[in-house]
Amino acid sequence: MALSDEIVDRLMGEGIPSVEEIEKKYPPRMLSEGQCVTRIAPSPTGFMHLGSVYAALISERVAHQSGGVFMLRIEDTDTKREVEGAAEFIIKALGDFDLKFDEGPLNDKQEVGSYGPYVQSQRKEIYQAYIKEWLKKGLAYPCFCSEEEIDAMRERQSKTGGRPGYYGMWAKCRNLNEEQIKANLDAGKPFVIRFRSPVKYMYKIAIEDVCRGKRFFPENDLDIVIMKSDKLPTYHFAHLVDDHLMGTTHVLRGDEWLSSLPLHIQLFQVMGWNPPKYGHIAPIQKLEDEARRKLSKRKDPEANIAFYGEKGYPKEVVINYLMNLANSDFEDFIRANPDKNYRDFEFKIERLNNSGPLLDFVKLENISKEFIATLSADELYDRLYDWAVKYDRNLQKLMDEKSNYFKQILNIERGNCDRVRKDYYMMSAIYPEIKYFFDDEFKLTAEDVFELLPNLSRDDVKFIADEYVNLYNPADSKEEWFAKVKEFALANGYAKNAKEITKNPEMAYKGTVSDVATVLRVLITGRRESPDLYSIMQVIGNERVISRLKLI
RNA sequence: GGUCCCAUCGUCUAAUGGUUAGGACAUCACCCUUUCACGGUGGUAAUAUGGGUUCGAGUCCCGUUGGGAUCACCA
Repeated sequence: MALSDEIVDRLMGEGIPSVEEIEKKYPPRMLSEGQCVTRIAPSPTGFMHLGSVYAALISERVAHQSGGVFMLRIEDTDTKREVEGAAEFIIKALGDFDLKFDEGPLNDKQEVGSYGPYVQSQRKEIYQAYIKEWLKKGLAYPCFCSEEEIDAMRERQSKTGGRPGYYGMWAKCRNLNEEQIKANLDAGKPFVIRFRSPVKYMYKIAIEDVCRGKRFFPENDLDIVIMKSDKLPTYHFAHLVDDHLMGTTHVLRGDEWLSSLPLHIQLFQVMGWNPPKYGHIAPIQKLEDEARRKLSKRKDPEANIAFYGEKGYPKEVVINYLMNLANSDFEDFIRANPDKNYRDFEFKIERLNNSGPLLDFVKLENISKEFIATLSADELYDRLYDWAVKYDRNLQKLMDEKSNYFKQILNIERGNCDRVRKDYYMMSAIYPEIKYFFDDEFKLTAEDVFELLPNLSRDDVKFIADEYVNLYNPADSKEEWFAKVKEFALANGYAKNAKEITKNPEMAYKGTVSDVATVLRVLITGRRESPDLYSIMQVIGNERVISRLKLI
């Protein structure tokens, strides 16, 4: 069923370079033993899935760990789904996570690497050259079936219990002769190009998956579409040509591709090309109503990588979490080597899990708390500032005005302290936690204070506030301050601790030292819980302390 | 429904066919504590199920069940 040059030119147009010319421009890569060439190939839909970053991280590690090449290729052959500026968004997202690709587009004009272009829409002629070649060799054929005809076919297939698809006796256009093709063309019918699957009887074939080992699949007998009616290739064909020309050694991609693996292997075989090694990564899942499902772009905001930026999770945290999902011994490595990062860790693709891991925010938050606790106040300030610039202009302004004050706040129980607090896990949660340091945000009424202190009488609360103002000396050391509060409490009818109260019921204690401290805490912070009160008072300043104590 | 993938604590996972089935997060208890955190010690908690192979099975084989993916002119 080889087609003549004339009809192929009519189908595909003229002036397309020959495959020989193309092959010459893409010499095989000079790789030494073990060097891997990987790529990620997202489509620019204006959305970067967490799973894409996961796959990118794995691909990047496999390439760079072997001293190989990591590429970015933009798969924009679906013009319907394409979103303006989405490629830049992908490039930026990879940059945000320090996932550096060696070859690929840098922006809409420039790219690095000599196996480009790395944007599929710019490779249209390359695909078309191969399509022409296939048509001439009879490896592919034009199909004039309309959408309605295909739908009707599928319906009949499902009714009769048959397997849906364009194959065997259902492949109506498979054996059109040149006269028939010409007649369709003359009638102005739109067409697609289909691959002519060489399979007549389906045998099980063994395929080696890098992640899963040897697996068995039925051979592909579907005449799948390789070029759409807009003359752009489908994924199956584009990836075949690109990964061949670009010298990809390992295709590490989402699990959803596993079922088309026999097709892809077949495509390479038909061309006589060496297929890359394939590895399929199980999708990240989430729990909804006790049921697991793949993280959904539409339903789950956390599927979008932008979510993590907006919330202000440090980039290292997201990467560490994903690395931990990929190889769970990573966390042991980081614990043993706190100064190293994921690039120092030996990632093992065969240790990748084969079921879909569940996205666990509690674990992510734990990793984040641990990570943020390693930051100095200055480092945390810088990160918070960078986040505020993007997501919270009011906070940015406030930080500009009071940068020193901010640093002191962030330094509480962080600098000069053995055990750092671990209560921040994302930038967006920091300011709400420290609002009370700012007078504009501090709106506490006397009534609020009494409500927060239900176990003391109003008179007692007022007495503590009134007397303590005179006692307070900002020059006191922490020990002196501490001793003073204690002494004051004991002298005014409060017990040392709860045990004391139960031990001596006849004393009729009003409460404990802790209760007295809580009165001060509530007056100064508006809360019953806070970080170390002495540090807060030092940072907040004498003037504020006095005025807040005088509220009631 | 067809095809394919997967199955160890709640979660992520470790265990050359021989371990008391280990670790981390979460959880619980206790300790530390002037609150909340932090920190310390300890505990609860798993091989989906039925067969087989084997002296011995989480591990190998078959079935069942359950979960997932996929069946486009989307990638």
